[in-house]
Amino acid sequence: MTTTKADDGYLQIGEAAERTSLTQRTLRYYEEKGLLNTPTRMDGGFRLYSSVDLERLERIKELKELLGFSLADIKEMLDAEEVRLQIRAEWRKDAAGAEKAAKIGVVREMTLKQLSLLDEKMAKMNTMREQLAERIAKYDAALLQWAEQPALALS
Amino acid sequence: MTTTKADDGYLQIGEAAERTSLTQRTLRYYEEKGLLNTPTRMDGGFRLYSSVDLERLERIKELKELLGFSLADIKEMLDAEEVRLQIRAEWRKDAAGAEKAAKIGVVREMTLKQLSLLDEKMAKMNTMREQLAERIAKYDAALLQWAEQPALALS
DNA sequence: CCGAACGTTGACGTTCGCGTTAACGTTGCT
DNA sequence: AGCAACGTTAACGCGAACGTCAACGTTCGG
Repeated sequence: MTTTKADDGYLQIGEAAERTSLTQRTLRYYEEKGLLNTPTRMDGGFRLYSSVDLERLERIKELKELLGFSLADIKEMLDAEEVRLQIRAEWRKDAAGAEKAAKIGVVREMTLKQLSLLDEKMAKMNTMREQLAERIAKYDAALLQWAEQPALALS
Repeated sequence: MTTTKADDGYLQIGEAAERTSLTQRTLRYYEEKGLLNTPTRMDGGFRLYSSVDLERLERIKELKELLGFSLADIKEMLDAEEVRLQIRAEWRKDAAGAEKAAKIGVVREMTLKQLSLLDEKMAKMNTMREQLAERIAKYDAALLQWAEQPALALS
């Protein structure tokens, strides 16, 4: 008995779901929506998820929960990354330079767009943060004043 | 002719929708969901939105689009703020100190929770940002190398 | 006083992101 | 060969967050 079966670091849907804290339904749904390239299957049709797939799922979770993007948005971004990986793969396959440079340019642009989008969000979040911090400071001040001088009306 | 009608800085739903870039349906929906206190009405029943209402709507938009909160979440937060304003209003109405201090404590806690939530998100966004920046740097490097020495295969 | 523009309340429709169930096939162990 | 555990597709269901009529009232300028 070597590794018994297709136990090559590949997980089937149940395990994959547990590891990612997603449901099986969600995994199938993401696949259906094109967020995952249809994973490899066992002979019987059982899905097999690679570590790459799991990482991808984690990315999706982050983009969704963290940034509140729709699955459609996320698909776009991931597709962009797909191109990125394709480029890396082709990197030394031939040498038709200009074409690759163009592709890189495209991906660079998409990445830049994502980055500026992120920066925008972070900036706004920062002003929100400041407002919240300000408030807390006020509460603290008020509470302190009370604790030290119970019967103070105005000032 | 002074200001012709109820044109006191109050807008009716059409204008309010335009200014906030929301739809009339959305405004009514938010009201229905308790995110807006039912706005003042004209005699005929037409809704009138004050500048305060508009600010509130902007807040809602930010919380929704920026942080991806559900309307239910947002309602909670805004209700907390409502308490905040009530406190300010009651501030010098009587002097039953301890009770107010308790209320402030509650609001302070909610604010703290929001703040830590924000911080968490910002931290994660920051690591995402770094990853993106890293990639762009790589692209730039690759493109530069190409521009300067077109026929370079490996290194 | 009339009509166009604007508003009101239902009520049903739609999209997204899954949950749930049904009916059935696969795998693995004994 | 049998059977429990696990998987598959298909289909319907659901709550959120509105969109979209329909039928009717209001405002206001001429």
